[in-house]
Amino acid sequence: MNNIVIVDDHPIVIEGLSTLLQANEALQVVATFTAGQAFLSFLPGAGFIDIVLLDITLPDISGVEVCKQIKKTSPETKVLIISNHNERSIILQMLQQGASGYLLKNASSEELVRCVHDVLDGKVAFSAEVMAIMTRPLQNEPKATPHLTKREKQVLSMIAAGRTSASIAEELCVSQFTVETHRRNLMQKFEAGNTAALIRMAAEQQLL
Amino acid sequence: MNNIVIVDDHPIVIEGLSTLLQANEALQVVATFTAGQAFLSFLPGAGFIDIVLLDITLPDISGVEVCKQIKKTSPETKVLIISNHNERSIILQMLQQGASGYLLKNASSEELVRCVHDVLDGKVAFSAEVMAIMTRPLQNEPKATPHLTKREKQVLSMIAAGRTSASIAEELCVSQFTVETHRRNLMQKFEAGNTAALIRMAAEQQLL
DNA sequence: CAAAATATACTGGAAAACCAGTAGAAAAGA
DNA sequence: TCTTTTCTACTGGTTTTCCAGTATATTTTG
Repeated sequence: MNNIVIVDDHPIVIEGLSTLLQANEALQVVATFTAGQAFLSFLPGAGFIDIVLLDITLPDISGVEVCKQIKKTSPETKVLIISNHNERSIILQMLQQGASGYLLKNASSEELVRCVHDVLDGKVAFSAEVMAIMTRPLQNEPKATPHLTKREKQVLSMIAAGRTSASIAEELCVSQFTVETHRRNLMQKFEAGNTAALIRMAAEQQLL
Repeated sequence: MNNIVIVDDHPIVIEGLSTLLQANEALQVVATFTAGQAFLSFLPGAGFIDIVLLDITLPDISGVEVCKQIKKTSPETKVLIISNHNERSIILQMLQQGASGYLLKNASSEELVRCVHDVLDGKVAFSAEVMAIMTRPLQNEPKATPHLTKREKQVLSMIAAGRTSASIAEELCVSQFTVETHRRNLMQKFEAGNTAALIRMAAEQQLL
């Protein structure tokens, strides 16, 4: 009997997952959470958990962080990501944090159950669509979400709000040259040729 | 006994919704679809449908269009939107197309059932979070997603891809002045002061 | 404490965007 | 067929971004 925990901010999704999995005698949903922190508080006192079905977008902390903490606290617990994010960079980031599987929320019931079993069997599992994303040729994609410093995030946010470099400099009490250097660094990190591409990519990676 | 149809691109969500609603004796899920066109083909030959639970993001056509067609074909059929989109402009657009209710996918089971009943009773129903969005003071929000011409959409997409006006002009076989005029019109429609704000807003409204 | 990372700031210049206006042709709609 | 909308293109100019480099100070990390 495999113990399953579900962490997703959508109660309807939790309901759907529970219903699908409970139909399988070998699987038992032992707890569900709609927030990451509540789950992390639950984790140390929990019995053994075979697998966690984990969303990335949670209301309090990121699924990335939750995955990291799961792997730190219970290395044998498998993590299967179920998300709406279909960017290769995010998929790779989750795998790097120790997730054993990834599927999109539009996956079929059969795919879900297959992935759960594959992950429990010690394999890495993807739904068909994620497999297609992972295998298509790389084309102008950043390899991963770039690491941004605190100041860079601040400047990026203000750029996206439509502010000019002069206006940002005034508010942050720095020189316009400083802001221009931050912009340049941001463009290099995202491999963007201009501000439009920068903002689009940042939006795609949920950084705004 | 109320007949319900569910249209959502996520099978897991369909499963969750079905499970929650079937527990209510007055409600019966008579059909489910993961694509808009399949549902629209089904609609004319269907018996009476009291309410359709409809997502906005579908793989083939937009939930906006589906809603419009439902209201044209079966004006008495109620539409309750269940979506991840929390922008006021999108909510208003759905209401304008005849939807009677709107809730986000993070709504609780109780809220879902309450909204279904309220809509069946002839009321307009929102989940608490949507209600909060609808009642908060307007702040720098475009009133609705602006109407874009075919050419404007094309230019917007190319701007977002990082192209310069000169490069766009070359590919579209028009003058750079023409592209600049399109940019200006786009900025006016979105009430954006520069390209960064334009692209951010377009991304927010799922236009990219 | 040293190394690395981050933040800051400047030069000199070119490229691109933004501005506010004007105006005609073509396509679409009533 | 007329009106409206969309697309096209230009003027003359200012503002802003982008470029490639250099360099120092501060903070963080090992």
